[in-house]
Amino acid sequence: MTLIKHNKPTESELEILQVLWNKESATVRTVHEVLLKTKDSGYTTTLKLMQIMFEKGLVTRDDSNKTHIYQPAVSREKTQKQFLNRMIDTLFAGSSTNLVLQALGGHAASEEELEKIQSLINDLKKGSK
Amino acid sequence: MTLIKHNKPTESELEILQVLWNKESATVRTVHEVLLKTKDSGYTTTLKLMQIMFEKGLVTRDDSNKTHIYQPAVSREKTQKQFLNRMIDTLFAGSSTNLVLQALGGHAASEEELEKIQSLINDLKKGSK
DNA sequence: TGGTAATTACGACTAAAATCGTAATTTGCT
DNA sequence: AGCAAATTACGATTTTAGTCGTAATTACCA
Repeated sequence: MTLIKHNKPTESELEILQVLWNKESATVRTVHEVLLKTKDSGYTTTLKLMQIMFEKGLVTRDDSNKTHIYQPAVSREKTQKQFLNRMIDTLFAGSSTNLVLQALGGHAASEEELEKIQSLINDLKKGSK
Repeated sequence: MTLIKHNKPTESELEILQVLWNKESATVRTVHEVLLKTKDSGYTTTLKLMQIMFEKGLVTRDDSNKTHIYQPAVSREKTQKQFLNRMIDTLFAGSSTNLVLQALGGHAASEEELEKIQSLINDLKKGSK
């Protein structure tokens, strides 16, 4: 039985992971540049956060060169699921359907996207027979 | 133009709100009793949290009697939307559809619930024409 | 009326997250 | 070799969330 460290990323860590997921891998400088578009904090802040994330095992890094190159160590999907579960629990009384309804209702989705969802639902219905 | 205080409830505050939403209104003691089922912290901790929530405007209270009676001051729906937005932003690259797909995929929903979602989708499609 | 039990008020403490300044290190260039 | 620019390392500080102990207040009832 494997010991799984229960590492829920913080808000700031999520922002950094988002960048890493999108770019596959990145330097501190690159990540920081992206973050600057939406918030303003110093370079060393981003650096420190990423160092902490490394210690926590949220990211890996190649430090064979001076400029370290970071990669996400947790998958986007797994992290999404983790947060969805928590959210469904504390905010939607345990009902994923409630969450879906609210998400669909509040945010207009394009026709095309609705089709996508519909087809998934059809698959699910078939599967449960 | 009204100044809206940007009050995102914390994790613990959400747990308390959850109880208040379910019961409409409640005393500190009642809330604390419910919380004890899933966590263990002292009575004064719950009290303090609810006092802070009152200062933040997350709850209202009737203090005409010794034992104060609290009520939620923010709606469940509004709060859900607030967290969904944040989550879609930081975790689903801005796509609510991604969130819905993930939620549907990860959590089995009953046939009945799927129907509910389907009918909402049909409404949405009609509306967008 | 006085004592006891429950509640609220208040302040202090701890832990975690986020921020940043400064020193040390590395690299590339002249 | 030695300087300049960029990067990492490290430690200090601030802020926020969560926790709780203790004192003050209130209400009830024997």
